[in-house]
Amino acid sequence: MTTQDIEPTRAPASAGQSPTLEMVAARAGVSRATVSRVVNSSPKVTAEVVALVQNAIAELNYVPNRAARSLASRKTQVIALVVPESAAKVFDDPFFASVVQGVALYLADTDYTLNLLIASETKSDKTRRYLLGGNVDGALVVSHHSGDHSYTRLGQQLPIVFGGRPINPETAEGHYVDVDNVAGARVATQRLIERGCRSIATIAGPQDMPPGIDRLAGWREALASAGIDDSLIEYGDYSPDDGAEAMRRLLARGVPIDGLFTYSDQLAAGAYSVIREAGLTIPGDIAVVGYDDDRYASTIDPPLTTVNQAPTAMGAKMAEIVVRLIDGEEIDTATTMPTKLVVRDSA
Amino acid sequence: MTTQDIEPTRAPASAGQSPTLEMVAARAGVSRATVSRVVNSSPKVTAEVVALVQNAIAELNYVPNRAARSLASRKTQVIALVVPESAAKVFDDPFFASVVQGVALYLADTDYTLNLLIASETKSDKTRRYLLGGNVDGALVVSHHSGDHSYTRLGQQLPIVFGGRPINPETAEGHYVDVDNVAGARVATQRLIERGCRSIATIAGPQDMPPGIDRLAGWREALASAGIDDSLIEYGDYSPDDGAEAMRRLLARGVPIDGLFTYSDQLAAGAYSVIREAGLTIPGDIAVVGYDDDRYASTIDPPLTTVNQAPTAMGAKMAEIVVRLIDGEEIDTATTMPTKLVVRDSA
DNA sequence: ATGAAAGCGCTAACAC
DNA sequence: GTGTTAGCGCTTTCAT
Repeated sequence: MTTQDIEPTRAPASAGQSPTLEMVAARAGVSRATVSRVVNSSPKVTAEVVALVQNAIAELNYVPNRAARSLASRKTQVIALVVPESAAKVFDDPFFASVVQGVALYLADTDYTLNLLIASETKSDKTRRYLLGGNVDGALVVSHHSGDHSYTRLGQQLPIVFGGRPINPETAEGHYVDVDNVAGARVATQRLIERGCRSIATIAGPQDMPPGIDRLAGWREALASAGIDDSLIEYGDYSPDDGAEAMRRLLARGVPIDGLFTYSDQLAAGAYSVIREAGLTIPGDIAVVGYDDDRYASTIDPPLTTVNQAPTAMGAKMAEIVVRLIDGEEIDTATTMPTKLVVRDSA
Repeated sequence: MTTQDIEPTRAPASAGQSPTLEMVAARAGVSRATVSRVVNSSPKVTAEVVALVQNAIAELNYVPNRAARSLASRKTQVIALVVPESAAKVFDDPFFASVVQGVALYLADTDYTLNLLIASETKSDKTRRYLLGGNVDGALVVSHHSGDHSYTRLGQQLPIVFGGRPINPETAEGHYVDVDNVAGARVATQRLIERGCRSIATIAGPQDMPPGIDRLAGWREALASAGIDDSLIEYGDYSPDDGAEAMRRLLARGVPIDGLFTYSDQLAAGAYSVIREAGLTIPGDIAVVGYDDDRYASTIDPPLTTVNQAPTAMGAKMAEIVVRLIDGEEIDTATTMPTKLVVRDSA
């Protein structure tokens, strides 16, 4: 009676060490190679053998060791999601949080594992090394400053996709998926025009990054094709306070305004309070359309008409693209996601 | 002239394959074992040799291969962050998003890598297997439903820490770090009392999970020690809309209310609008204190007095604890993080 | 303090 | 279709 015989037929999800492929092979009475084939669903294995092996796997509760697999196959099955710390606020930003969610959700259905990396600027080359050190099969980079794309160069050595169009597409390496900011802003502004607004202002965003530039451009396009003046521009950064100040400056110009498009919902929220302070109503006196469709857009009073960017879809798309890139597919450098106008009460 | 001789003295951050430990050894003129020791900062290596090796490493731009290292050392250096999909909205929730951020930030300074896992309920045992299959050294679980702690049993087999107290601490396995919801709610309510409120209502949260239970308890404690009646309770779930409805019910009771504590800022936002509709002022007629200190708390009008939970600190703490657990330290099962009252204009 | 050698658990030719 | 046999790049006794 050998040790083998003593082993219970149904090994309990048991004890100490994880079962190895070799143990599965022994139990199924086949070679390790065959087990490996079954695990990797190779087509050339008899159905009977497959069943045999799968039983053994189930009985032993076998799980392949990733490190060993990766070492032997020279594939890591991991995809890094790099979040530059400057944009560490990513998680403060519902948009990015959702992108991350989309990525994770997509990858959950694949054999890839998601590696979340916060790349502080001070050790950005620790990150760089990590990425190029053969520790990941591909990378995703999300950042506010799609402008600074400091990881841009990695594109040549590793499948990588950026969230957001680089400031300078011709110059950048790698793929990116972007939201169609121009179209989003155009449609938003058109909504104002269709409503009858004829003096339409905008609180634009930072002009040193693509979204800011594109949304302003979309606003201009819409006004241009309606023959409306486009000089009512003030800039805001991020917070509602910025929006409030910009709105004050707009009102201070003394020219009547009946429509407002803002770079973000947050900016719109700030503008709301100033409009009210001025004794004006929304949308009665000034109709407003925001951008982002963030959590509070439907909450503020009146509920804000805004542009939805489907961030989880964007995240999923980014993930899908790296995976295909890893598989060697050729893919367009740019992928643009559509936006959708969400009409509520403010315009 | 061998291939060796052809190799340039300063290998450019170059080409195809990543340099291996063996290449470093060759260049430094030592054995692989020594290089390994240097890489792992073993104490017993001569300073000179260390320098030699480090030069070689720098010149070759060597990065250890994680898979190989992990296979040989039987450690993965990976920590999983499990986000049950039910709570997939985690990322919609700024609180959780920040916890994730805290975890990532903490781990960025260690040699651990963060594995983000979305565990859908349908394949929760795919996740379970993955975790127990020796693919990670430890796990972090964040969830709204800390009640269902379905990963609770893993605690025996893997270092694991939960975000949020389990519904039933005695029953649960594993460590957890929780925010002191009782104290947070108590202090918030005391603020109302100190302000002179004597008829204090609450819009409580779901009573099937710890935070909901604890915050309601904290409210009760405060009222009890001030001898104030504690029957003005209505429940809300998550959204501002829930808050609005709850507020309506509260007002419909016909009893005057001069103070309100809500389970969340979102609920408070909803209550705001109803209070206004009723022609009441904040904080004049009704002072309100929220909970979470989320992004909009300072934005709404009037800026909301609320309770800040320092979620990134909580995330960092969770990460710190798994790491110490992995290192074999003994740690208290429960860790409680403090909260802070943020006074603004609403109370 | 350093080197030699034996694996870690798996995949991938290559043979049969 | 299945088994044999080398490694993948690193850590880790065990000598020296």
